[in-house]
Amino acid sequence: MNSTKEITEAKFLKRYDPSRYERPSTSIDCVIYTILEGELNILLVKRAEHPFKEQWSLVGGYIDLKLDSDLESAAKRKLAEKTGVKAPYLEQLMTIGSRDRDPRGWSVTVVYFALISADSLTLQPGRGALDTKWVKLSDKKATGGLSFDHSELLKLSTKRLQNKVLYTSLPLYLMPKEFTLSNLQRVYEVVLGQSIDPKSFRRRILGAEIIEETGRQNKETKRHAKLYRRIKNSHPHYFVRNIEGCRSRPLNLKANQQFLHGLKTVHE
Amino acid sequence: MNSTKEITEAKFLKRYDPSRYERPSTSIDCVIYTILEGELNILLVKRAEHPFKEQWSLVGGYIDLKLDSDLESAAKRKLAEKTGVKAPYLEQLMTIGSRDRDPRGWSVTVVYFALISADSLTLQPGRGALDTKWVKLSDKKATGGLSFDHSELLKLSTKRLQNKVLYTSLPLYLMPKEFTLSNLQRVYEVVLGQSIDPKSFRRRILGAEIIEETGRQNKETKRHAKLYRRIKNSHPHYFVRNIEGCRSRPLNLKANQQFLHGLKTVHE
DNA sequence: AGAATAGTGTCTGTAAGACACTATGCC
DNA sequence: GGCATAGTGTCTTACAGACACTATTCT
Repeated sequence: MNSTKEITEAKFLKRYDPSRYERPSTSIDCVIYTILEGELNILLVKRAEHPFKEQWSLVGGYIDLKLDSDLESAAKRKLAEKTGVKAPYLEQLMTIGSRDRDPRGWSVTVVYFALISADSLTLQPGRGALDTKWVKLSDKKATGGLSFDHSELLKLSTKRLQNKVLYTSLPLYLMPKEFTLSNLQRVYEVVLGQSIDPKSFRRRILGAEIIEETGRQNKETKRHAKLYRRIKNSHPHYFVRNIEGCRSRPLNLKANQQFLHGLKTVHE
Repeated sequence: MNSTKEITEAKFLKRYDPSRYERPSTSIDCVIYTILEGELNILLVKRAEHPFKEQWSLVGGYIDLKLDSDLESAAKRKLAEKTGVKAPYLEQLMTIGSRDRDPRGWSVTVVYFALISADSLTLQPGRGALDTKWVKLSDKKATGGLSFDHSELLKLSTKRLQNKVLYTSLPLYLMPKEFTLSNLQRVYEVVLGQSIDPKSFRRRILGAEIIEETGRQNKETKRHAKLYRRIKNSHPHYFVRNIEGCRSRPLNLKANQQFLHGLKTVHE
């Protein structure tokens, strides 16, 4: 096929020089969602180094060829470094790569999205970052001017999340250990930005066998509500139809605000 | 933050040395599907070089930092080099990366899947490959022992395709320019490996406004059937419900074989 | 009592599955 | 006529939306 002398694969590998061809840089970015104060929030870090020094960006960074054995463990490492959380819901979203998304040259980033419950959080200052903060998705000023193409990644990620929530039980991963059906419904509504008929919602969730009663009640509201938990080790559930959405009912923002207190006080 | 003197971003970039940190290699792989002889086929190439020299693998290779401006154009380039086709359906599937998937070291591959119609094909011998062939997915011997982790990627890709076909119009991209509803139904059935009730199928497809009559007929079958074409520039259609599948009817493999002739003879 | 929240009864609407049926064209 | 294939009529089923209703607990 070509003019070099025939060699064995073992010899080829021994002589292989990885620096001979130019490679793009390859990094991981995580869009980490949680519910705070009844709204969907994401985690940002302030960059300690150039480029985009001191600007806010998604949680991420280079793969460490020594530390990370595969992409997912690299993502988990980034996540753990910033949130101190072990095993939330983590899904690979997409991979973006181009010549100009990073001023340092051709760059590829594998984007993950993570869902974690606010009650399991411990923020850590972490390496390579000056600071870490949660921002509401509705805060356009905070989510707008991120470094690299992160504002765009965030938008795509959120659209994907919203779409997936129409036919899955993903919001369960945003919930604390115990929650009421109304709590869960509000999280669905917050993520989707639309209200859902409570009867339909209950039918859907209770029919799927993805949560179970704890036997306890949330006594924070007027009428006490049953507390549920996610069934252990359950995979996300895929419903056969989409939520089509209430044609009438407006979103009740006040109820979502209240949810803050619900979340904070349910488990002491 | 650290001990180096404060510098501007411009200075930082000027001094930036991309070879300072070790990077994983980053490549593209494409799972290219088409319908041949009434079955789902994928394109394989025989590797010309080490590693896995002379073994079969998916279409793929390294990103060319000079030629490719982004990931998708890299995928399109690979595709065009092997099939001679311009603009089929191309979707990013997932990205796999680990320390040991390539004997040369830490390696990342971005996997795309492509759907093309058999009538638009022109196979090209192409660079870096000794040979190119279509193999049936049912041919376990051919799809089983691919180089790297390609057999596994193929399985994942096919599962994803099958799942997506349950709620989309993707099989349209496997069809020739003109086709009958029965042809289309057979392609759905071949991809899914299950039969579909013809009445439901027609309701579904005709209700979605994704195809239009050409005014012509396929005269190859006993009773002539209307020929349709995909509506121009149409995006894939997302149905609100999944195909749940016929509980009774078995898959008619004979009809699928016949489809070969249908496809070959419809347009001369 | 009255407000607020949890939770239900039951009707309608939509799209899929079942399956027997009719229609057309070749031999 | 007989077969094969295209295409339909119409009943059932599953599950979402609409919306008025009841239930519980606090003040």
